[in-house]
Amino acid sequence: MTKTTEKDNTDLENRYKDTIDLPETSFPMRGNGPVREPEFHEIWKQKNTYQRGLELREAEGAASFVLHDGPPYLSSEKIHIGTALNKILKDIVIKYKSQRGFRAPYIPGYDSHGLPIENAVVKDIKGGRKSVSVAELRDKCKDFALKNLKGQEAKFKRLGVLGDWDNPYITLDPKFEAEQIKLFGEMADKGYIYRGLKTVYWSYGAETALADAEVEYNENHVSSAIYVAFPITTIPSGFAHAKELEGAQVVIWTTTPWTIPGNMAICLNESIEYIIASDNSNKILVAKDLLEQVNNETEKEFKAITEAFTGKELNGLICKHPLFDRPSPIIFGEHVTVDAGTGCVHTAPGHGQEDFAVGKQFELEILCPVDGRGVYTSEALSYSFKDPSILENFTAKNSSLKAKLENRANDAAAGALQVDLEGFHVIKQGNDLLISMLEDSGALLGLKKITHSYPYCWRSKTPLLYRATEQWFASVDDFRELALSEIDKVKWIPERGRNRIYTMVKDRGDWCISRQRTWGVPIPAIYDMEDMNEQGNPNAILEPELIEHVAKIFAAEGSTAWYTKDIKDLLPASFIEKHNAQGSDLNTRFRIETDTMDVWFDSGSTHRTVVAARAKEFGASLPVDLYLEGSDQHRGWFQSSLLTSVATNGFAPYKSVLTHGFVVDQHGHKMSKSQGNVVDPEEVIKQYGADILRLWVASVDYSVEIKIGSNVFKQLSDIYRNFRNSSRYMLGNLHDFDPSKDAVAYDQLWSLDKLVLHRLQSLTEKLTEAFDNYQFFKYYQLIQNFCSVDLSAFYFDIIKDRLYTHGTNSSSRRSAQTVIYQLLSAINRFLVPVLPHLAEDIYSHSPEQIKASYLGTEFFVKGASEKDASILLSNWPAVNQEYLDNELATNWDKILEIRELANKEIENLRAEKIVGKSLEASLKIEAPKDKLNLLKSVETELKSVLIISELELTEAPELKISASKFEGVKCVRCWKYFKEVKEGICEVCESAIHNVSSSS
RNA sequence: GGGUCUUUAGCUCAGUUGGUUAGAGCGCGCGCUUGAUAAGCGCGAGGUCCGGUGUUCAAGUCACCGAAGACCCA
Repeated sequence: MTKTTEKDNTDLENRYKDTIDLPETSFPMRGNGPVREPEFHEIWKQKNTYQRGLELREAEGAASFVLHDGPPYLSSEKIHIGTALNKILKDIVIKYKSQRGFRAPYIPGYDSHGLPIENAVVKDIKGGRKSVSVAELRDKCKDFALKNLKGQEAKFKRLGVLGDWDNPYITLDPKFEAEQIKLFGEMADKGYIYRGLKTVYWSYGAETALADAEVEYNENHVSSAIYVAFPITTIPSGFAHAKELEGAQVVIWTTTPWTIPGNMAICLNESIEYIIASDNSNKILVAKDLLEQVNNETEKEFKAITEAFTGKELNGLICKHPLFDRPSPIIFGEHVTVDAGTGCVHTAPGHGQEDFAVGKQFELEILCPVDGRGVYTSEALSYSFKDPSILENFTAKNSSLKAKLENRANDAAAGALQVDLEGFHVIKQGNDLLISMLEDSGALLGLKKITHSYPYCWRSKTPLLYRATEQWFASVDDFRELALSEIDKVKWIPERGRNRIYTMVKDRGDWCISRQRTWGVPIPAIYDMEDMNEQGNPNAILEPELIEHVAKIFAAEGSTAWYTKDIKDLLPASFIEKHNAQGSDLNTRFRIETDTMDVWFDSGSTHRTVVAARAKEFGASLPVDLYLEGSDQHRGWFQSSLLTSVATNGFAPYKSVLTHGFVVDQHGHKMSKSQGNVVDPEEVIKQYGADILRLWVASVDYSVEIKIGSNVFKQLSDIYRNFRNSSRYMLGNLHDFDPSKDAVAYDQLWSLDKLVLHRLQSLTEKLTEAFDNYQFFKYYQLIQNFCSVDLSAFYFDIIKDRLYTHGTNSSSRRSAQTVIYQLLSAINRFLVPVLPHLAEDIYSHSPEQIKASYLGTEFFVKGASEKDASILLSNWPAVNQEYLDNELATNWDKILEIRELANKEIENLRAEKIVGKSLEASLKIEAPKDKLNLLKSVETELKSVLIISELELTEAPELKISASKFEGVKCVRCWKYFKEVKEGICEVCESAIHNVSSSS
């Protein structure tokens, strides 16, 4: 045995260094996404990759796959992490479908009208909204929206999302508005649009209806809570306690005395128990469980004079309004409880949501004698005081009421003081005035100030009123059944989405589509001031010729024209003729509807305004393949789109709908600025790059809520680096491999190499299935496992010896390179949908002869030239059946179980400091016959697979593996150990060097 | 308060019709290597399967009750 010193070894090693084939590549170890990703965007822009992709697919005769983008709202120039997730999911789908051979366009959209933008703009107007004209306000809103569009667009592009960024759709686009008006007209034409009453939150301070989101609750609002007695006029026949009921009064409780003029009924609950009680002077009817409370609050001593009976028995009872000469019948509703009050609920259908609903049910008059300023109208009637001193007591405490009354006194006749409610403000004077009237009439049983939470206007900080107002509705009833049956034809992913939207559509009421707002698409109706309806309001005209005419104007000038043009210029000639308006002053006779449409109508009409209108660009028409949005859109966009589409087309606008959950923090809690747990996508990109954010999207099961926190980025970065380094290894080891010359035929490959090809096919199958089912997290798990376990820790480790030392042109090296080539070609393309920047980086650093080998093959879409070449134009790898060999794979699985056991044995030696690297070890495997035969079938490859220097195989009844230090000398070139070496190297190396020198 | 869901290792995910000691990758710990080197390899330690009760020979899995959380309503 030759003894060598360390120095000798180093000298020898240097001698052979040049004969080793080490990896060579310019592909950097670190991605540096924050800096380098925008460079790829520039390349894709220059190559016009998006358009070229569509063109080449079209030339191929590809079918279209249309994912129709749901428009994000333009309230901010920043984007939320949830929006980023949504856009990335869409982009993953589109990139994958495109690779699968579809023509997959992406036309991004933006939602630009509506309240939040209007409010944000008004906030910055110095003199308030009334200091500017409608047109000016709308222009400001438009500028605001477009500014935010630019901001969001930049962020979306930065994510690596490819699409038609030069031609997005925007709901404020005149063409969009015109199409929307036409769609609305079509619904009107079919009789689905009507005008009806609805109670809304009303701010008298801002003189406008409020959306729920604008309501604030004041915890310290003080109300006058009153008990009011309603005299009974009609007692139902056959009622057991008819006698006791005679002369009795039904007692209600309310905290809004000003609503008494609107009282139309008293609501009881059929199943609650009531009783009649007396305090000698009066008899009252209240809920049994509330009698004690009524006594406490009114400081009276009513005692029950009957046993309890259910509300149901009172059916037919009628009372009289305490102030006016009109009936107030008993009706029934489930919303009546014994939690507070008297169990008998004052019902003013014009002043409350439940009252409105129950009022409609019992066909009560919806009386709302209050105008937009919060002032009683003439419908509020008048009352004559018997005892003026009662009123004086109140005016003494309420100066505003006093002033108002004194103003009136001049007009009032002397003697009995008749007070006309018209002109009094409901809050400032109405409450006190009504209480005094009730006291005067003897109906006031009790009065108490209470402090409770009450809705307020977020801007004017005044208490809100409920007001029944005329609104525009779409009659869902008319097409509900069709909508429901269409829901069942759609593929909902996940399936539970179907139930969610189905119940909502089934149970919803008609769709209120009007808003008392400025920033939106106007409802194209005209009021004829000479044609009044029963309530004394002008009738609205909504007819095809008018709508068509208006649509033309909007298409040319935008919808602000509605407010800036003279009425006469908005009306078509046919309209003037039809309504006999020749010669009349059109500007006086007609008035425009000033309400705008609910923004959900804007976005809900995109199947018409975008998909149908731009069918050529989509290469397909309705229904589209996919809508993909957050789960909140079951109520929002999915539903509004469904309703308008079913109403006009008769079918759903989508074939399938994919929903994702909401992004929450790492603990599963909702993100909020005050909690400080908000993850900003921009920050993530700045620190890690868009690919990491995209990898996060691919890593999670987005069908439920999605957790994110700073902790996950470390893990994602590690995985990303693993992909990167695996790719770098492949690129480096292919530097001299030309597949056209050096590829080894399949049957000449080493068995191990065939195994890896088999595994690659199996991976391809699974990845394809995962993507087809939109289960990206499976892709993430699979590809991660493959890269780190099958490649890095196994295959790549084993073949280093062949690649580096067997000689450049050796068949064993070329065999491994052939497989690496297949791996790289596939993995490069697998990465495209999720990590497009990394994929392009890998492609662009691929050796020239490798890149050349891709052109004109299945690798790219047909017709892609060198000039086009981008990994984004690649095809998804197909499964090569020739490479599938299940028997081979099963056999290797068994062999690799032995490899694991061997590793444990070697690890024991390592722990005892007997060996370092596994090449210093010798293995003895005793195995039963079947296993032994299996091992022997790959005996020539076995030492390399185990990465050891010596192996002994013997037959034994039981499997036994023992490891020991191999006593030999190290070949300074291949680092394996041998019994002897010549000139420091082994025989294999000797011949490898010989081949190199002879071939060069 | 109602509807639709979620909860398995530090993280991201598997866990078949109930059936041995609940799996994977990453991370973590220890070691090796220095020819993938701001890399690579080996081994190992991690779990009250959200909690409770029940059904069963047997429950992560089925039933009921509850907790926490998410979205949409009221």
